[in-house]
Parts: sequence; structure tokens; C-alpha cells
Amino acid sequence: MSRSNPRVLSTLERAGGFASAQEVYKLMQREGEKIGLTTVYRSLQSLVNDKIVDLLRREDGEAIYRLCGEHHHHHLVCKSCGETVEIEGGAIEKWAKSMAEEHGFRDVGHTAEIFGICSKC
Amino acid sequence: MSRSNPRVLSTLERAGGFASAQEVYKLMQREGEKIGLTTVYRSLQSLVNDKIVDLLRREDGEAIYRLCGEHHHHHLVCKSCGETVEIEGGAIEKWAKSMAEEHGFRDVGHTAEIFGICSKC
DNA sequence: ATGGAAATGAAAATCATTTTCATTTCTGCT
DNA sequence: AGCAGAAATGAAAATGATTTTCATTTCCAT
Repeated sequence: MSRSNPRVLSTLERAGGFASAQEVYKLMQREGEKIGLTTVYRSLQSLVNDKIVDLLRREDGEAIYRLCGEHHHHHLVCKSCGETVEIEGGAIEKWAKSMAEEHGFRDVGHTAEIFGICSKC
Repeated sequence: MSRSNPRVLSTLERAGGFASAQEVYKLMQREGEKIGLTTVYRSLQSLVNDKIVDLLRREDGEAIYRLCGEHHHHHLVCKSCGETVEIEGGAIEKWAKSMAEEHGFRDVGHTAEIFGICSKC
């Protein structure tokens, strides 16, 4: 078993606690970190096993890693220029919770993203 | 633009209305249908465009296609067995709309999925 | 210092999905 | 019927994320 490389977790945090393995890798490269893609994957997997990060899926199926426990937020993304705004989702949290309870689900998480065209585009 | 090959839809129905592209393809092969994998993919994409089937994701990121009603809804998915419940998202619709307006976004859409462990697992 | 375990990463393998492109099948039209 | 252009098809190659392999390096306890 491999343990997580601490620089990976720290980079994920710096990325806003929400990124894919490839993004974490590229970010570390840009910052001059000497690390292989394989290690990034292994570290993220290990963090998921330890329940330190959540594993979610983008719409295209790419895995995205999100820090657990952290007060999480949602995104409002411009389909045209990619600008992203972090938004609060209080209503969503309640909705997810009540829906899950209603159907007897436990260990519940959720994803919610809003996308559209921003005022500049 | 290619239109959906009707045999693909009929196979998806026969598969219980819930299968991946690869599964639909293998099923058709076993039944002696002469069809290429490419056409299966194209047909399923087209069915998604026409909102005749829903596109969701397995835990491993593989796309699964699922016949579903035409009303807008969200999903509650079991991470363990894959059971899926269609749920209403009235609160989400309002949230997405108000968040988008607040930040000047237009042509807005959204995704929202809840995942957890169902009562049977 | 030393031996074994754990970590690392480059390259190859895997696997779903998409793209390319040449061929075949339809279509409408004369 | 015959013909041209459009649409559909599928085999093979390309893509892209993720995993595996395996040889090398780093750690750690002795």
C-alpha cells in the first residue's frame, strides 16, 4: 500500500479543494514540483480510501476529487469563457438531505453545478 | 447529423432500459445483429440529444444510458448497487435560477445528483 | 552501514469513447 | 430506371483518463 504524498493534498487544497487528478498534476508541474502523474493518482486514491477526499464524476466521466468535511460550495460556470463563480448551496443541502431520508439512503453526498453564459460573453 | 438506429433503442429497452454502450453492443452481437460499435455510440448520443434516454455515470465513470420520462428530474443513486430513483428538484430549479440572475448569467442549465447507500445495501 | 520495505515515476497497457475516412445505402428528382 | 448528393455505417486509428508493470530510489530500523 502506498501512502499519500502530502504535497498532493496540499495542492488539492490550493486548487480550491475541487479538481481532477490531471489538474492537480498540471498545477504541481507549473509550480515546479517534481512529481509523477502516477504518484498523483496513487495519492488521490489513497486519500479517497482514508475518506479525506470524496471521489465525484464530471459530466464527461472524469474523476474529480473534493476535500471532505470542508464547507463545500457549488459552481456557476460560463459555458463560453469558462469563468467560474463559487456559490453557496444552502437550499441544495437541505434538499439532498430530505430526499435521501425520504428514500432511506445514508452516507449521502451530492453534486450540483449551474452553467450558462456570463454577462461578459 | 446521424439519426438513431431503431434497433439500438429496442435493444436498450430489452436490456431493461439501463445499460452501457458496450453492453448494448455486446447484446446486439449475441443476438446476431449486424451493427458496429460506432453506430451504437452514435445512436445512443442521438437518443440523449432527443431526450429519449438519460445519460448517467457508473461509479467507474462509464456512461450508462437509461430510458426515462420526459419531465425534468434529478437522480438519487446508490453508490453500491447502482439503484437509481428519479426525484423532483423544485428547490433546485429556483436556486439555480436565482443564483444565475444574481451573477448576470443567462441561458442557464444545471445538474444535480445525490448519491449515497440505499437501504438494501 | 545495511537489508528489506515502501515510494516513485517512466513507459506500456487498458479501456471507454471519439474521430477519420472510405464505402454503402437512401433520397428525391428527372 | 438512373443519377447525384446526402446521410448512415463501420473498421481502424486516435484520444484521453486511468492503471499496471517494473526497475530504481528513498526510508527506516537494526
